[in-house]
Amino acid sequence: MTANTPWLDRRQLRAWIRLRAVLELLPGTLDTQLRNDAHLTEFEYTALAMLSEAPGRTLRMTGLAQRTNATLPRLSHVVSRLEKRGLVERFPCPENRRATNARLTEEGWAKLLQAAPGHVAAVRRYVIDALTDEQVDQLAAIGDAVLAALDPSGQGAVLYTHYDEEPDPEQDSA
Amino acid sequence: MTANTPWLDRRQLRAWIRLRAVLELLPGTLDTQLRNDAHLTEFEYTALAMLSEAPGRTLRMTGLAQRTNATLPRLSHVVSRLEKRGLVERFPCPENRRATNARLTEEGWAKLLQAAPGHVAAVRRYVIDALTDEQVDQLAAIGDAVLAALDPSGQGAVLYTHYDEEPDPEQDSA
DNA sequence: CCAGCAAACTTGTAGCTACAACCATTCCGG
DNA sequence: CCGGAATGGTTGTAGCTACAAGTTTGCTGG
Repeated sequence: MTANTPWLDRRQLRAWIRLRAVLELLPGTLDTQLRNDAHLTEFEYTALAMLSEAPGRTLRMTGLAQRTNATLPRLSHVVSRLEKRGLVERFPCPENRRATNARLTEEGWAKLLQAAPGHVAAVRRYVIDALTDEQVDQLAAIGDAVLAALDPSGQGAVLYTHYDEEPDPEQDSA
Repeated sequence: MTANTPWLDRRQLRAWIRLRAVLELLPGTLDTQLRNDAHLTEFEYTALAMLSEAPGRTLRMTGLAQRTNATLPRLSHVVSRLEKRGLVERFPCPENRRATNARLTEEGWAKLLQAAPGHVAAVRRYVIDALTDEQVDQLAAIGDAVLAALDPSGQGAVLYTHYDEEPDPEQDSA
């Protein structure tokens, strides 16, 4: 364990232990709440939410994958299941025949409305309300730094900046 | 989306979006590195590491589950697989015949030694070295707050305090 | 001393994700 | 205008986790 690699000192280890615990415990807790309340995973919820904010409640699979931090295969499977449940519909993109659009159905919109309050309450309870206002800002900055290290090219920058500005209907990408 | 539930304001939403992205991207990245380098998941690595620090390199399943933030069924499956690979061995606890001990084998110790440098380097690269010293401490405090909200009873307190003090061989619980 | 409950697991199975392979379009250079 | 390479997706499958159920051992009150 004490190799010639720079090990973590006590303070760094403390932080890492905490982060790993949060990584392990928080997603499951949020998934459980959401599944009991609305039979949705947090990932499915996020996908529906991202569609709901898009113009025409429609996004191309690639765009939705970016906004949800998912790989395309994963998203494809998830959308297939959501489609079977009638919450989303897929149709070919008119402008690019190899692309597919996903659109939120009325039923999907209703499901999102039903699920949102409980989910927001859970996020508040376990994260936002557990922190001071200062810590909330610190968390955002720490997240920025980690994400920059994970993805130096800034591919996901669409997402990370999306909530820094007023929504702009013309920010469709190439 | 704008129900009678207190929604998140812009700054809170920023922080939450970042955290969700980290939750989604960081575990997979660490798993990938570790699997390519040592054919281990981060969870398996952590389990081996916790055993390596225990007296006699041995822990009861329940104790190991607490230290790894895992449920018992999950841990049982994982240890079964590690046992098949010869990295861990299970044997009945002498003092309590319904309990099971898990002990790190020599092979498991060797595997851990081989895997550790690369894993620590990854943790540094994506988290520790991406942050300022101040942010590292902020992260620890934020983690504390979120974990307290997730588990008000402080069941996992063994883990959370474990790295605040010098190791004490007599901290075995009831 | 024994009935019932709790503790400490193990096992079975359904569901989700990662990875790899595959297919259909589109783009681009010669 | 045509032969790759790149883009945008779907599908198949192995592996891991969650949940539920079952088993054995230990504890506690009457």
